[in-house]
Amino acid sequence: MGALRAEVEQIKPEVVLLDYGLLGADDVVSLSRISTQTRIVIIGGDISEEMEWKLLKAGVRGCYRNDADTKFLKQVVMAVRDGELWIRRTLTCRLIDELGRTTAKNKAYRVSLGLLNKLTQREYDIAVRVGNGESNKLIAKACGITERTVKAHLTEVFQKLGVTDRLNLALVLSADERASLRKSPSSPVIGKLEMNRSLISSHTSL
Amino acid sequence: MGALRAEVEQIKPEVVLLDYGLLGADDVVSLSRISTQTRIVIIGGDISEEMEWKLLKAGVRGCYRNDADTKFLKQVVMAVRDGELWIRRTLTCRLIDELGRTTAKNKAYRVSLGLLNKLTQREYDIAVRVGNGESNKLIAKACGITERTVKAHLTEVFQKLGVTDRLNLALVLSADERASLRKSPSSPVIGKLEMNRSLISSHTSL
DNA sequence: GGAACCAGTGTACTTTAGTACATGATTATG
DNA sequence: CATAATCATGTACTAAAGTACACTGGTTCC
Repeated sequence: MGALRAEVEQIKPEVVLLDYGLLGADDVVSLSRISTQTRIVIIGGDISEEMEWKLLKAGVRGCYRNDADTKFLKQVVMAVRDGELWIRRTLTCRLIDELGRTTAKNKAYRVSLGLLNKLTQREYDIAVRVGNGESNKLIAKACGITERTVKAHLTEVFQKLGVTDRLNLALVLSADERASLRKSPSSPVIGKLEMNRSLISSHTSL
Repeated sequence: MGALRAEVEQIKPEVVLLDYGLLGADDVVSLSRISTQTRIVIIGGDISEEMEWKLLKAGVRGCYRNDADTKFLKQVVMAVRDGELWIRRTLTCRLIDELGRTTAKNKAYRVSLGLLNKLTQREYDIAVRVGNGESNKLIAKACGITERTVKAHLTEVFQKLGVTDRLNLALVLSADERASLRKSPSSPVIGKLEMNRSLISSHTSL
């Protein structure tokens, strides 16, 4: 791995292909320290989703499993060279999740509207924070309101969602999140949309 | 925006196109609350990189700048529908950067998962019940011990797992559940050429 | 036979959480 | 204009949750 890094630094290739089988566990972490100008693609047949996620986090730009098919491999390499990512589909969802989570600096999970549409905006904000494990005091400070007000909102939230305390609220939120994780993203049935202010069209109109 | 949300919730389209010009500043945040089953594509000519980044963080799956060219727009919509992202190239780098930044934090909670094994049998039982939303009194009754003892065990658990209260304990446990959930349903098969890969494209490549 | 660990309990105390009842301001909607 | 909804806050109170310090009894292991 050290030799590889030295070589990469000297040649500065646009893309480097690494065989997953020849990769040690510790090497994964080291990947991120390879030159930022070089994109890394891992090839190998048996990369698990978890491993691919780890690799992605370590700075790998693509994972290609069918190492026999050089035809597509070329396509992958060129895509990665052009700044794109080549990852398994399920990781795209994770990427977005992770991004949304770091956005609000709390773990602002994307929760499906189903259970929570009864909440007002304020109630929702506070509920999410509770779901993140924040205390009333902290929430109050973060929202610029009194702890008393936080409690007031929470009492409403408990009522609306049918729970007795903040822990069970958190469980509802995380259950909801899990539910949306399980959903397969491709249902072929699409409804027809009418024109509506900011809503322009769905792709059925194309 | 409220009307849009209501409509989206009812129809559950796979993809929704929103005109950037008709989007208010506050709406950006609200986007994340739209159903997770619906992918959002923003179209409009003058979306800045910063704004596109914000939109992405808010859950938008694609931004398309040339709103006149419906030919490529269709391509974009279909790509997003299939689970891909359509963002400008520079954002791909940001995505990777952001991901690397959060790695350390994730490692922290993985570590805490490893510490789960440090719990004694009794501590583990009680921790699980807490993660289930039960109160100390209930747990005490269920285990045939005093509420005081439950508290004693919990204090130990908090110490060992590095959390401050029962809610954060519950979060650690649910994180564990989620981790094992993600592993099982491995890669839904989609198409021939796709091979379960998701290409995150940059729209400058067209 | 201690040392180390686990389980259980007691008293006492501090801090959060949550509820009840009430008030005021703002905004939207019919 | 009136009514409703949302947001905010106050006082007061009850009930949990959590910590501190101390103590007993049972394994297990060197």
